[in-house]
Amino acid sequence: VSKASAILHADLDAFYASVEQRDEPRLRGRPVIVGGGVVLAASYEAKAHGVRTAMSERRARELCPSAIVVPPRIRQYADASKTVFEVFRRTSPVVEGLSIDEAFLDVRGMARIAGSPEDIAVGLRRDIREHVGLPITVGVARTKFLAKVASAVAKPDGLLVVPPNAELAFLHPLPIERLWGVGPATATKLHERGIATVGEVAVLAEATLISMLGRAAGRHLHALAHNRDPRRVDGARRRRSIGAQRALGRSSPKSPAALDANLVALVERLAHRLRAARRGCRTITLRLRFADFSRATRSHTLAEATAQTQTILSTSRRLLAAASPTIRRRGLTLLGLALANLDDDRAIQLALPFERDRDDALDTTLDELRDRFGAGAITRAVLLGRDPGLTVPLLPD
DNA sequence: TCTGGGGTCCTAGGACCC
DNA sequence: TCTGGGGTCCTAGGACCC
Repeated sequence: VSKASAILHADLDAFYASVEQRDEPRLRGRPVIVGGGVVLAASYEAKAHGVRTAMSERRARELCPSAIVVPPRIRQYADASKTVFEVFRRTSPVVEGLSIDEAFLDVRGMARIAGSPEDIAVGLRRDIREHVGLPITVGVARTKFLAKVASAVAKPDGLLVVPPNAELAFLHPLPIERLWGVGPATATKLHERGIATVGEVAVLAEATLISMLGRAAGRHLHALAHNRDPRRVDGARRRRSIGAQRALGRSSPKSPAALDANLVALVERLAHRLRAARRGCRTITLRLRFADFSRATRSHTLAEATAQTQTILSTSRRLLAAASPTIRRRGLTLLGLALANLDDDRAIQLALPFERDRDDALDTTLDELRDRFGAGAITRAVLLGRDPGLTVPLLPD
C-alpha cells in the first residue's frame, strides 16, 4: 500500500453555469444563474453576491440584480459530463463517479508512466480545460475523504495537495460543516455542545459521538476526525435506485385524474430508463410531499424483478390509492416515484423440455423468460448444457 | 431560505424463520 | 405453552449529497 497522497477528487466548478459561459461568450465574467423557479447552479460571479444553489429565483434576483438567468439545458450538461468522464478514464483506470460533475480517481502505482499524483492532477486540469473547455478543481490526498475536503477548500479552479505529514494540521482547524456527511441537523447537534471545529470533534470519545448522533454517524465522524478512512476508490459501483418526481405547485387540490396522468408519465419515463439500462427493479416507492412540506413514502416490494411498464404502473396505482386519504387531508405538492432493489444480477434458471428438431426452442425459452421477468430485467442469458463445458452465451453483453 | 430533481445510506419496528 | 437467541426482509422515515 502506497503511503503517497494518491487519490484525486476532481470536481467541476459551478458545472451548469460554466457550460453556459463556455457556450455563450457574452456570459463570461458575468453573474450567471441557471434555473427556472429555483437556482440549479450559479457562476462564481453570482455566488459572490450570496446566490446559492436551491435558492428561489426571486431571492437570487434580489441579491444579484445584474444576474443573467438562463434556462437549464440538461442534454448539453450530460454531453459535457460524458466527455469529462472520458478524460477521467484516460487519466486513471480506476474512476468512481459520485455525480454528474465529480469523481474519485485512484492514481496509485502510476508514478513511472504518468508522474507524481500532483503531476497527474495538473495534467488532468489542463486536459479538461483543453478538451472540454471547463474549469475543474482537484484535491489530492491519501484518502477519499481528505481529497474531497481538499477540493472543496481549493475551489474554484484550484489544485490542493494534502501531503501525508500535514493531514491533521490541515483537518483539525476546519469547521465541522466542511466534513462530508455533516449537514444542518448534525451541525446543530454539535454546535449545541459548543463544538465548532474538527479538532474539537477529535478529542471526543467515540461513545460520546455515538450517543449524540447514532451508531453509524458517530463512528463515521470519529474515524474521519482522526483521519481514518479505509474506503477504496471503487470503479465498479452500480446505481442502486432510479427515480423521478414532479412538483405540482401548491395552489388548488389536484383531481384524481390529474394525479393519475402524472403518475403514468413518471412510470413511463422510469420504465424506459430501466430498460435502457437493461435492469429490473423489485421495490417501487411512491414519494409524496405535502403543503406543509412534510413528506411521506409508500412502497411495495415484488417477488421478482420487473422492467414492465404495466407491472410498475399497477403497483404504483395501488400505492397512490392507499395514500389518497392522507393526500386529501394534507394537500399534495409533489409526486415522485423511485425504483430500487435493482436486480443485483441474480441468476434465474429456467428448464424447459427440449425438442430435438425444433429450431425455435431457444427463442421460445427466451420469450418465456422475458414474459416472466420483463425483457429489460434480463441482462445476460446463457444456455446450460447437460455436458460440462456446454455453456453458450445467448445475449452477449 | 417558503424550497427542483436526482441520488446514497442509516435506523427502527414488525413479520417471519430456524 | 407465553418463552431464548439469532437472523433476514420489508416498510417508513430521516439525514445528507450534488
